[in-house]
This record gives sequence, C-alpha cells and structure tokens, in this order.
Amino acid sequence: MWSRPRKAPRQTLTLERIVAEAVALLDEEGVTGLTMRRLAERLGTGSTTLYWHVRTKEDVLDLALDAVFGEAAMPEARPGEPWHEPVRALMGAWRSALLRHPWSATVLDRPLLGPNALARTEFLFQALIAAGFPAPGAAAHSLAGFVTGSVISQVTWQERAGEDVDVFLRERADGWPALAAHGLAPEWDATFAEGLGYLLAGMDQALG
Amino acid sequence: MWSRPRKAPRQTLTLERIVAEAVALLDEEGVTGLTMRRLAERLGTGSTTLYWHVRTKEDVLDLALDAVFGEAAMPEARPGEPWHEPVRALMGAWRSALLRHPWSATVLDRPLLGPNALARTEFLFQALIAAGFPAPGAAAHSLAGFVTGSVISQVTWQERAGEDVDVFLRERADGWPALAAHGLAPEWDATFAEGLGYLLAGMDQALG
DNA sequence: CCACTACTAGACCATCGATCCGGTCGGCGT
DNA sequence: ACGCCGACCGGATCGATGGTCTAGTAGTGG
Repeated sequence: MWSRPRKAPRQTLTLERIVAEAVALLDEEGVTGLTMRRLAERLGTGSTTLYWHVRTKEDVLDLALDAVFGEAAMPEARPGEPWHEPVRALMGAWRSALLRHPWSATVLDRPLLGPNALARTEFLFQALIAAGFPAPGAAAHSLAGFVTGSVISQVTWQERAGEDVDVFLRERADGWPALAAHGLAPEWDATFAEGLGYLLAGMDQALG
Repeated sequence: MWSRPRKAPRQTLTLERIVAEAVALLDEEGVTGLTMRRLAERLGTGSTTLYWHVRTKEDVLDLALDAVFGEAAMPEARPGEPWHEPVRALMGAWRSALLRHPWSATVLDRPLLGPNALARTEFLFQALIAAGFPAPGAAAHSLAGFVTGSVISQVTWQERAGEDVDVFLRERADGWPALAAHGLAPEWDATFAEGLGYLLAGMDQALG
C-alpha cells in the first residue's frame, strides 16, 4: 500500500475524503460495519468507484489506521528532562488515540508502515537512542508491543465482556480463587501507567 | 432410578474433533481459510451439522484459541526459586504456543475466558501474589498485554512484510534515519527476552 | 413397535469483496 | 475548434460466505 505511487487527482472523490469517511463509519459501527458498499453510499457514490482509489478493502483499513496514529501528538523534548518523559507522553498519546477509535485495536495485526505510524516509531527510536540505548530496537518493540497489548486487552474486555463475565467468574470462584478475588477488569488508566512504569524503570536500571 | 440416564451420544462428530480439525485447518490456511463449509468438508459432513455443535463461527475461534492456550505448559514452582522464574517460564510458553499457531495472533481480540486461558491467568495471579503484589491485577495485565503485543508484532512483520519493506525504508532513509539505520525486524526471541526482563526488573524494584 | 432425541444434509437467503463492461467528463495537442 | 485519451464513475454481476429452514435418518429407552 504505502510503497505504491499515488495517482493524479480529479478531486471530486479523494483518498482523504474516503479515509475520513471510513474512520467515521468505523467509529459509528465498528469494524464489521465497514463495507465498501456502505462506505460508498455515505460518500454519495458507487462501490465500484472506491476501487479506483483503493486496491482492496485492506487498503482502506491501512489508511484508516494510519489516520488514527496521526492523532497521537508527538511531544517536544525539553532540555534537562529525564529521557522517559517524552517516551511516556508518546506512549500515552498513542494509547489514547487507539482507544478513541476502539475498532483500531482489532485491526492492529498489520504492518504499521503508514507515514504517521512511521513518524512516531522514528520519534521513539530517536528518544531511546538519546537515552543511551545503542540498539534501540528491542526497547522500542517492547514499548510498542506493550501499548498494543494493553489497548487490545482493554477494548476487548470493555466491549465484548458484559456483567455475565463477572457472574461467571464468581460462580466458579473455587476453580480460580485469585482471579475471582481480584477481578479481571482493572482500572485501565492506572493499570497502564503502572505497567509502563515497570517497563521504564527496568530500562532505566539497564542503562545503569 | 439408580441407573444413571446415561445419555449415550452418537459420538460420530464431537466438539473435540471439530476443534482439533479447526486448529489444523487454521494452521494450514490461516484465519481467512477457516470456513464453516471447508471445516465441515474436512470432517466429512455438511456445514449445517457444525451448527448443531456450535452456535456461530466465533465459537469455533474461541475454542480453537483456547486450545492453543492449552499448549502452554504451566511451570512448577520450585522452592527457593526467585519469583520471576516461573513467571518468565509461563510467559515464554504462552508466547511459544501463540507463535506455533500464527493465526492466533490475529484472533486475540476477544475475551480469553476459555478454561485453558483462565487456568494460566489464575496461575499468573497466584505467582504474583506469592511474589508480594497485594493487588496483582495491574502487573498481570501488563505481562499478558506485553506477550500479546509482542506476538502480534512478530507475526505481523514475519508474515505480512516482505523484503520490499526494507527496500521501502532504505529508499526513504532520509525521512526516518534512526529507523532505517537500525531496521524494523529485530531478533525476535532476544527482543522478547529483553523486554520481559525490563518488565520484571521494574516489578522487582517496585517490590523493594 | 413406537416415540423421541441426537444428529445430518440440501436448498436457500442476504450480504460481502471484487470485477466486467460500458459509460462520462475535461484538459491537452493539434 | 476539435477530437481524443486517460481520469473517473456506476449498474449488473460473480463467486463465496455465515447462517437458517425444512426435511429427514439412526439409534435407544419405554
């Protein structure tokens, strides 16, 4: 998708409009609600026309997901600041953007090669290099993977698990005592902050 | 009365057989290759029959995913061992099981409420409680989320990104210098171990 | 022997992603 | 002034999917 050249415009129906409408549709109806026909209908055109701008539906999802990444602000590094401050800020913005569009979590299983995603990954790499990691790859992947996993967990539990889950767990509390005692759905923001804190503390320690 | 109303089922097609065949089919053809029709065909039956044993295709995926979790061995805690050893072992087995069935990564966006998944979560909770976490929820979610995210990253890059990605990145190296210099696809095992090490070290530190 | 339950299957429905084929519009070269 | 070609659009259609309806069959308890 990203490596293919873009076509010249006639500007009545543009990729930008398609992507914006796709995000809106996804926000309203989730990933199963995104249909080429419905998307075309909302754009006042036929489904065939979309395929002139886009090769497959996957392309639409790629574009929509990268648009979400674009919502994550990249913090400005202030001098004298501890290295993990901008990293923490970026991961928080990253997470917030994904949570603002819960469908994005179910769509993260694709290469994040959009310009917005790459820009943020680049930012993360540079921040880690500046912090003292000569090979920031592992640290960057750990942080990105942590955010991804956290968001997926949260969205999954919030959207697809109802009260019946708690009941289910408590009814069979003898089978999973620790689970039933502490519950499965935590305070998500605090949980994320705590986990990110562990990661960053471990990295700090490794840096000596 | 004393003789149990032994409901002797037909036993020709069982849930177990369905799940086993679904896993095999998923292994061979990925998540898009799993079709109720194809699954039925492999089982020598009609697609309708599956719906007697299963309510929807989602059920099949839930069952298949839990079967994968069942492959992750739960380590035995040896006395005197540092607390993070069994945790590290569990997360490693967890990750390996998911990687052995790469389709599972794209299917992790659902509540993990199967017996196998719950048993391992319970194990994790207990290990963290024993380590000294009075409220292990956040730590457990951090670890689980980290594994989830790591696996998704790895599978995504390994399966869906080809050489063209490297070329694409290197061609535009001026836009993302750090990225192009260090590459996107690391040594996965080492990366995972390093990240998990950070997490555990941070937790150790928090425990005092 | 009957009734009932466990189980199976073919035809069918709405819908989906994608394509075929036939258009329409507008700027460019001449 | 003109025509023409590529950018753009859409109705009809294809093959396939998840799921249901209806109509069965086989084995077992009564």
